[in-house]
Amino acid sequence: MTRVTADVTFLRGYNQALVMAVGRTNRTFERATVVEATGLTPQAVSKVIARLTADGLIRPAGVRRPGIGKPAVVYELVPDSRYAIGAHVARRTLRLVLVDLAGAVHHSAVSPLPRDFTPEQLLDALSAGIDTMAGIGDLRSRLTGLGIGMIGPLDHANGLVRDAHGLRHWHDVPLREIAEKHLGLPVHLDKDVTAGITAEAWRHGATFGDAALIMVESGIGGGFWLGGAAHRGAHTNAGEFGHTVVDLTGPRCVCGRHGCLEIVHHRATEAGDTAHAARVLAVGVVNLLQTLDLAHVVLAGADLLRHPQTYLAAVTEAVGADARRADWLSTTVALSSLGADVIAAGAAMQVLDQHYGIPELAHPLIVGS
Amino acid sequence: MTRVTADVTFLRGYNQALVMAVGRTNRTFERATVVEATGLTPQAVSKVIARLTADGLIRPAGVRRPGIGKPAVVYELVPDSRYAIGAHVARRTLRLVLVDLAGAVHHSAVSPLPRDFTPEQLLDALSAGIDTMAGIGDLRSRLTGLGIGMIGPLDHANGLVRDAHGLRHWHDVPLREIAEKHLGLPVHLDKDVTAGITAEAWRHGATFGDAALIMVESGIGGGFWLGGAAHRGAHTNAGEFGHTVVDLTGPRCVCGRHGCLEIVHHRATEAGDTAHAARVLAVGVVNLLQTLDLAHVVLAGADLLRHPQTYLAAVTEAVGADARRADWLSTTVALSSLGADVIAAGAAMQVLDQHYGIPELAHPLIVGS
DNA sequence: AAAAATTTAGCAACAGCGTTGCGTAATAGG
DNA sequence: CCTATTACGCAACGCTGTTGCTAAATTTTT
Repeated sequence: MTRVTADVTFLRGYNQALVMAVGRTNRTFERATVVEATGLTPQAVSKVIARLTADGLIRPAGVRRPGIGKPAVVYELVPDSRYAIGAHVARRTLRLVLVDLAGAVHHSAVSPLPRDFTPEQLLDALSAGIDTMAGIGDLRSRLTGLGIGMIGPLDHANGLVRDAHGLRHWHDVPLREIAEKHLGLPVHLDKDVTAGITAEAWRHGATFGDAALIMVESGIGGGFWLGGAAHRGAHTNAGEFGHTVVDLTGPRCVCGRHGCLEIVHHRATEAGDTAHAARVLAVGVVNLLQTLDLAHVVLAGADLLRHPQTYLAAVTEAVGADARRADWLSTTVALSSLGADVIAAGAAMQVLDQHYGIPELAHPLIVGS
Repeated sequence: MTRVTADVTFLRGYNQALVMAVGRTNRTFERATVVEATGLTPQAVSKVIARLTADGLIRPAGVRRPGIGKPAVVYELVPDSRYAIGAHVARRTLRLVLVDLAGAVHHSAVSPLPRDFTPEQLLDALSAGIDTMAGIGDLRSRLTGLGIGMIGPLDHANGLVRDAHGLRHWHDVPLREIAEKHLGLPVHLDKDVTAGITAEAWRHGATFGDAALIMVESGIGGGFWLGGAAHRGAHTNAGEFGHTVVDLTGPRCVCGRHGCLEIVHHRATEAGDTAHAARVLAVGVVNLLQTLDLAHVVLAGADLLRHPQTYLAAVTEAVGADARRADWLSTTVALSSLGADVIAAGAAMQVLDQHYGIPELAHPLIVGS
């Protein structure tokens, strides 16, 4: 994952990850493709390709005849060489997906969770679900780990659920630790929306710019992808986008403030005016664009996906009206291509990303004098 | 600055920058300090220190007797070994500051700019101001470059002023290029608020977490420091925080939307109700915290600094009221320690950061298939 | 059919990084 | 004066990507 010291083994991992990124983004590739994309010398790429091939992560897939000269060897990622399981833990349901190294979702399953479920009950449900999925093609040995996307607040760095909203038995539960022990798998814990935006970013490859995932589903949340990485904030609490005030004189929200986006949106929905609700959400989205200048907005969440076109139209219109001021201010608006799987799939991809993604150098905490 | 290929020379620059970060954050340091902070071996640190000493960036500063054993050599940064000049270009004024390698502001000077000044007029003013400052101690040879913090919109990557707000002669001006030619110095161009938050981050060192600089000065803007780097957004247009809607039924703003933070705040100020204006700003700040989960909020800008305590109190109170929900949600609120110099000083520090800061590995743009 | 041109692939030697092993210098305490 | 302790750095090493060059595979030309 993150490391501080920069030694030659970092170079190895970094450049290896670059090649994997090429493989994930392109169906096939060859040595020259990687050379152009990375700026490495052909010889260096050869060495990396040899290592990856030996590990079974990529494989030759024919040759390309360039017209004249020796044909180039074409490579491809081996999607089924590694898998990860992603879990989306919601208040009443557990969704599990199986994702391969290429980011494709192979299986998806939803099971109910007991009302006010305990950590133990969740672990049992996870355990059963994983056994079923991992048994499908005997891919236990190729399983990289389990990613959990969950409602917060939680502490991503320490794998701790601080206080899951609306669940009584979840105060300071060291979920990552106990899940790793219980399941015998590496576990990665993150906020649902953060996992979701990771899914979008991973599928789009390294060209994916700053982006937000807007989730409307028992509350309104936002997941952010900024500067090539997920943005979690200082306490893993970024994304409480639904609790930003858009109407100073609006109704009081559960959070105590007045006129939060969430309560205003909720009132419109209750009144049956989906179009108005969508326009309210769109105002919030444009607020985000003004603040963060995003390249992509992705819409998701069960409540939103009940009226996908209404929301898509309202947000697209609002974004367009605002960007009209300048032609260079382009922002794409789209519905999540993964639908309801987006959180679980993203959680799985976070696990794969830890192993095969581009490593970050964590700046050390410089000691004060 | 940013580079793609990760070869051994990257390691050299990276670890060297880590040592510089230690030197900038601590008044003095020794080999063991760096070892602890970076995880490098003592031998590796010795090599880096030898290089930096040869370059004159650090120097020995006595010894520390550990009681028993050979005394440790104490080092310190040589602040006057390198300088950078920072410029804050506003609508009517040009502020120039001289900043040394340690981040200290040595000289600060404000000069008026002609109404609706042209690029040529700005260049002349810059040229004159730089000559004066660089002549002070004959530090031309130690001058790293010029940083310009300016109102947007602009294109940071290409050093282009797209359309400076309220200035007629500034459409698609390649300011970085023409300034480099005219001044014979490396030039770095960035949005004012982004430069400002860089100043705060640089002075606080690597432990500075996610943060925002709130500027109230002929408009309301926000500069963001996220994940250890300045956040500029997809089109260098992040920070238009004043144009986020906080009152759906509010007055129409110049931007075309209704109830923007800026217009609501402006109305309160016009009415002479500074306390109310401060509370409106505070609502916007809490909106940012909900969205981004920041560790620090820094307040600045001429209009705000006319009533510093009023704003500081209002924002602190609002942030505290919101964070009351959870003890782990801590956010510091402070006035900028650099006062009116914050933008210019930050622009200068961006130049120093390009040379002596921790380098980022720019992920290559993976070619589509 | 043979030779030339072209493109790809990889072996071998190399430079530069941090690491490891170990010897040396400088101090305090016995 | 000797020893324990701490700091420092030379030398050899392993690993990275790079450079120089040879070999292989194919099309085009003779």
